Amino acid sequence: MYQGQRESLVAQVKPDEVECKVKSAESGTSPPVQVDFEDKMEIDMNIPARASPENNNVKPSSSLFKNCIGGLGCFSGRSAETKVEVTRDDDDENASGCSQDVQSYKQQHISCNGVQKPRNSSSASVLKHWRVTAANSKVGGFFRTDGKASTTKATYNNSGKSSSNNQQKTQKVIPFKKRKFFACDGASVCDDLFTSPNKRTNDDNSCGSASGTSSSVSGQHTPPNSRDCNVKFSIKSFKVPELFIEIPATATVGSLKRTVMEAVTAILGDGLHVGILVQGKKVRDDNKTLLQTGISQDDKHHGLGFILEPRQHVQIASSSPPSCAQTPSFLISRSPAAGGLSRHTSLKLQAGGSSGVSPIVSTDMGFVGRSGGGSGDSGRAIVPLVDERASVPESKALVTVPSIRMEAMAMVPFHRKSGQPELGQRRMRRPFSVSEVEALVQAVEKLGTGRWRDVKLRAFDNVHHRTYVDLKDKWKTLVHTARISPQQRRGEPVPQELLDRVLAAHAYWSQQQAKQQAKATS
DNA sequence: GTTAGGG
DNA sequence: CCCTAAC
Repeated sequence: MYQGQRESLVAQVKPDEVECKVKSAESGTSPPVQVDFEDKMEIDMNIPARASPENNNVKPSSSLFKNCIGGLGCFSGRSAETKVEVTRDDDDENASGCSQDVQSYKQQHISCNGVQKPRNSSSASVLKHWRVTAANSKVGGFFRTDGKASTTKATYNNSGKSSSNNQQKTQKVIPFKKRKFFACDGASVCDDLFTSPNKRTNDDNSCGSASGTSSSVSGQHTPPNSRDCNVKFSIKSFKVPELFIEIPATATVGSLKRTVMEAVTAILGDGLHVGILVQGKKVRDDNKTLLQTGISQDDKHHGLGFILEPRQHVQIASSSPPSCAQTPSFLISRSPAAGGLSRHTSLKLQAGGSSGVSPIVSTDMGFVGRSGGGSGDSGRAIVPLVDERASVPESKALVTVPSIRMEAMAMVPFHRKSGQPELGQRRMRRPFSVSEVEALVQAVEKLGTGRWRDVKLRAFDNVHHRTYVDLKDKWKTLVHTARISPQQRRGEPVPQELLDRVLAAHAYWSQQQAKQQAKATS
């Protein structure tokens, strides 16, 4: 207990909540607000026509997407129509990159309502509802284990220091950096695995659902004999799955922006992959070339579309009700504090674990280049979740073992238990989000710096990719970050307020530790 | 299994 | 993030 601790936290997500629904334009139900945050995004992708359809731009597009949304503005109220231009380009540039930083946090306050709107359309139709709850003007708005939203007000000694004007810089667009495959350290295994010259990291997108987002092709100019020509895609915009955001009316606009930003980032960073539609039909075979798929054909309007889909691998308890399986979601809140989720609270992610609510819920597992596998915690049923409605209407299976496993097996030469990381495989880098930092700081403030297991249990109990060692390491880097000048800091900017709390908590607990030692010595 | 600290 | 000594 020390000054900085906030023992009594205030829940204030109730009465004055403002709901902002964001839906893709295809939705039948009209959302209160529609968003088009990618109106101007263009992605020029030069892909050899022989490249596999889904090989080509899974990552770059999302990377770009992610980068573009860095400057998320405000709602425009227009529908987010996706436009894709396909043009010919002689460049032989490999547009594909490696694994982008995958922001993979799963926040408790982001959850999925899973409202579905079955449609006949062969293309995207199912909408995903993202629920984001921001307490007060905080970015994170984490819930404590007592289920209350936390209001954070630093009340440390150096309270005179006002450092909350970080909103401007937090909008910084982090440039995409080409990185090596973590999963393939020291070897070009990945390149061998994938037939395309284009690198990719996802192997889980061959059997996704057609849902949520879609794109349209605005034009194409491809010569008849385009064997060796590249197809240039210019994606004007992507539609995003529905976002369901809950935020107090007293929250600031900046807070709203950040909240949306975080939700979108979460979606794009980890929750989605890109699917490709040709004439309304989903292209599943990643190994097909564009030529084979017809993308590089001359016919002008073959109906090429890119869709953003949820990852089909959702970690759910095997006992999950069917409604869960039908829900093309991957973020499910267990928080009772997340009001309005009564219809969906049956979606229990974890079979085991504590009954308490923890601030961050994670469902993904994350090793680069693989779609399955939990890191850390074991013994949970991991059921791949597939929505095959669009492309395989005859499939009535709610939970199916996707056929992608075939492909995956073809690509992964070793027999490994799907779900277990390759031995010696380095874990994917997962930068801590501000929200995660917030949760960490809060937990450390309460528990101290020497009880990382408790910190983990308290704040990251359901985030399986964050081990207590990770948290300890993160704290280490946070302390370091807080001590260096802002100019020297890299990555997603951590609000100064948080860093101040880090220093304060660190100082306090260091002092406590010293006292303890002194006592033990004497 | 956890903690702590260097790599 | 990884590795590992120390507990």
